[in-house]
Amino acid sequence: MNTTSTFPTVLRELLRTNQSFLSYAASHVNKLDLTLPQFDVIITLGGTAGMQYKKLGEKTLITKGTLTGVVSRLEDKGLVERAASKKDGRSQILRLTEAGNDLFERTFPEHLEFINRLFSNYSEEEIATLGTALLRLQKAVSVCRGNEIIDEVIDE
Amino acid sequence: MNTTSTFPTVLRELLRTNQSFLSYAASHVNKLDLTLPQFDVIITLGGTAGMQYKKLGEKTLITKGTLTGVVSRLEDKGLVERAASKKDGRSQILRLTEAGNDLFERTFPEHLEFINRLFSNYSEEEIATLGTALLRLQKAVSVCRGNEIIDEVIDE
DNA sequence: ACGAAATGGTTTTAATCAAAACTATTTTAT
DNA sequence: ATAAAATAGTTTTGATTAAAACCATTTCGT
Repeated sequence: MNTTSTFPTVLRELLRTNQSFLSYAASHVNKLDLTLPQFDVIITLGGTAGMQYKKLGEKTLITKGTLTGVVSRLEDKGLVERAASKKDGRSQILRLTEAGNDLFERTFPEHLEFINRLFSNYSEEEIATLGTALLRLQKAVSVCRGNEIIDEVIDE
Repeated sequence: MNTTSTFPTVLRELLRTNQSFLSYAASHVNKLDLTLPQFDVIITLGGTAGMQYKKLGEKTLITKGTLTGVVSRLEDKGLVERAASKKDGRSQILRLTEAGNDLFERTFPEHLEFINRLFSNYSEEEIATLGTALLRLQKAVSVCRGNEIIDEVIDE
């Protein structure tokens, strides 16, 4: 890797690809009068009897501070409801309302179809290559982050 | 591709990888008391005599509505300045101030080093594979978007 | 048994995102 | 020459991002 080159182009492509894909996915979800994070919550809760807030945060990649607001707006739309957990006074269970479940069952298959069109000309191997390459980079980030934290501790 | 599977896992990995990488990059840029979009503007302007606002938007992937605010905050920090274009009354030229240029020259090489650590164990081929896979998906999105726009026109 | 530490979720904060509407200017069509 | 269309950048809007601080509750250590 030539350390004097400009910003690594492959990372620029990662950002472009991410933005491009999100824009494509949003163009479908906007028709449901939902945002991508809102729809992500719905499809994560869909097909379940409910889920703890913490688990929902883990599955959707929405940080907990942000998730409170996303869930509130879905409550306002009558699509999601909260219930206190019986086991842990701090905890809450989230689940789709009847309207939320109807929307999920009606729209999720077509959304899946919409997303899967992207791969209509891909072989299984090509999809696997992309996935593997992405996981590889995630791992590289984890390794570098771990090293950075150690560097900070040593500097104290 | 099994159309009844859950959200395509490879796309979930794209989102995770993007988020993970941005978080890693931000951890370095935050030390400069800048945000990633602000730093992106600085490194895009760095090494140039100035750039038109429109061009800056194209190179940084920040939409023009958002770019106004990002640039304003950099002006407030004394790192960027604007000048009216002599050729086009609508247009503006943006450039780094002396302080902005100093910051760029001081920090860009170390940021590049910080980012390039991610690839310290990659071969050229592995980097190329990732880049190619990402470009392939971008193209797939473009193709699907083009088809969607055509679908909308026909529906009118 | 009790205090300390950790955890689950909320609130606060500053910044960003992205699209639509707007204003001023330039370019295009007639 | 003039009106219509397009463009460059700003403003507005509602939502999200992400981190830090906070409060209430649970878990851990002594």
